[in-house]
Amino acid sequence: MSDLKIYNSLTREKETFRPLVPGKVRMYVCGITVYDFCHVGHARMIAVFDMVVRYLRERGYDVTFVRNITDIDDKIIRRANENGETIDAVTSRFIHAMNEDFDALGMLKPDAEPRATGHMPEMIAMIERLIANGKAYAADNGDVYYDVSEFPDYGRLSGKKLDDLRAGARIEVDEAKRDPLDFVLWKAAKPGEPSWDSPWGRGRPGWHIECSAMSVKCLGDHFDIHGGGMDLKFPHHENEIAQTCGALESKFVKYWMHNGFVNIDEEKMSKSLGNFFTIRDVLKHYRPEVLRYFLLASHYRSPLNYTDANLEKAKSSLERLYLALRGRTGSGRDDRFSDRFFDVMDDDFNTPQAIAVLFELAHAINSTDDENEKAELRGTLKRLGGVLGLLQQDPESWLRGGDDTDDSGIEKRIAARNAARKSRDFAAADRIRDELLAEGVILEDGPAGTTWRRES
RNA sequence: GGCUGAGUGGCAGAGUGGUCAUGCAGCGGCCUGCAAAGCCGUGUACGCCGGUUCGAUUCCGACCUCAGCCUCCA
Repeated sequence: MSDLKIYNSLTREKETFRPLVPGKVRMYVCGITVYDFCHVGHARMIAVFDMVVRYLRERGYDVTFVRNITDIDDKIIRRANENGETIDAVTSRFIHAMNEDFDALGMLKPDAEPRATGHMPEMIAMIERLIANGKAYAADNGDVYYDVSEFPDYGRLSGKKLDDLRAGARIEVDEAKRDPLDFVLWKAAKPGEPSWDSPWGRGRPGWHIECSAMSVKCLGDHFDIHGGGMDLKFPHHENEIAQTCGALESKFVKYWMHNGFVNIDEEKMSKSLGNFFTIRDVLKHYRPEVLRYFLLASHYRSPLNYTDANLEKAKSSLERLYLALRGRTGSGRDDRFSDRFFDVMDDDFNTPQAIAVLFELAHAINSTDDENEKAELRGTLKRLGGVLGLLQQDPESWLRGGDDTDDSGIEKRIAARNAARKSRDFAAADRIRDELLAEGVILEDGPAGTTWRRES
């Protein structure tokens, strides 16, 4: 087996993956701020790292997968105020919705799912250490800031220089910072906002310190992979590095991974732009596996344009794979395709090429007359698809649309049509077929009889 | 303005210094009572201009265009 190579955002190179502890992978992914329904952009991030975890496990690694929930934040507070709800009501409602959406998409559960509000002592302790190390200071207004000038590596991950950043920095009024680039670790409480006791008075944590504190708590101060969306690279991940390395003098993260965005009309999908589709909206029109296929059919670092036409194509493509999967399925020991699949996945998780291997398998299945070979190849197709979280449903039921409605009526009419065909009354036979087609049922006359499926 | 990254056939989307991505759609054929599915065949694709090279879509340089980040954001 070849080496697994991962593109490391920190070095901007593909590197041979060497976990810190052989055989074990500790991985942290920045999760969701729970103030609204998740959109397709979130789904991509979740799907990408779900795929990474599945693949690492398939490759034999013992993976500890942590994904946090940000449940205290300006936007949550604002949403609660808008709705006249408590913070807790907002967050628990959207955590519930998030779990429904991710479950529908078949996403793996993280091994730990820490919440910000559950880790105040850890965050406060980390801020205290930063102050003790001379990397942070309490300002007159009660906020605590990180002093970026005290961290020589600041900007390394995002490829930015402090001076360049200062040139583009916005000047804000009421600035208690020593340097405009200093970022907040602890925010002094404002009236009506939730707050926690701290050595600097009541307040709440800045966003960045959450992930530093929780990742270290769950995985230790030096772990293998840290993932998230491209937009988190700066400032969020840059700040995480500054905080964790500044507080603990640790190396923190070995491999940084960032997924590309979902765009709409070539523009980033985001809540602030208002051009987003929620996962639940999409699932009203497309089955979850179609969305997962769509998300994995591009490389995880490339941009992905969300359009109905592209979802339709995903649906047709997936249908071809399921059509090939109909019939007896063997153990799937075929190595020809398997080796290629793993080779391309080893190259920084090249899922588009991995999916191309799945289509080559489908073609091989359709091209052979040997039933045993077909069955073996189907087994391989299903097994490799499973590594991507695809093709695990029963092909017949997938092709029939999954919902078990009036199927007996369909079978009856197929029998009537076949009787008509036998007596060579093709007009009657075609009439029945047209009727069924009008209902979205497609018939196929094969050597083993007539099968049917629904237009997906 | 600074920093990332990207421009591939009708569409989507990989990849490569010199025969092949792959899928969807199209066209021709086979199969079929006719279809469907499938199979076979079919497309002078690599932003623009230079350079290196026997040969560049692939390497180098300039240019153009686009996106992201620089403010909360997956």
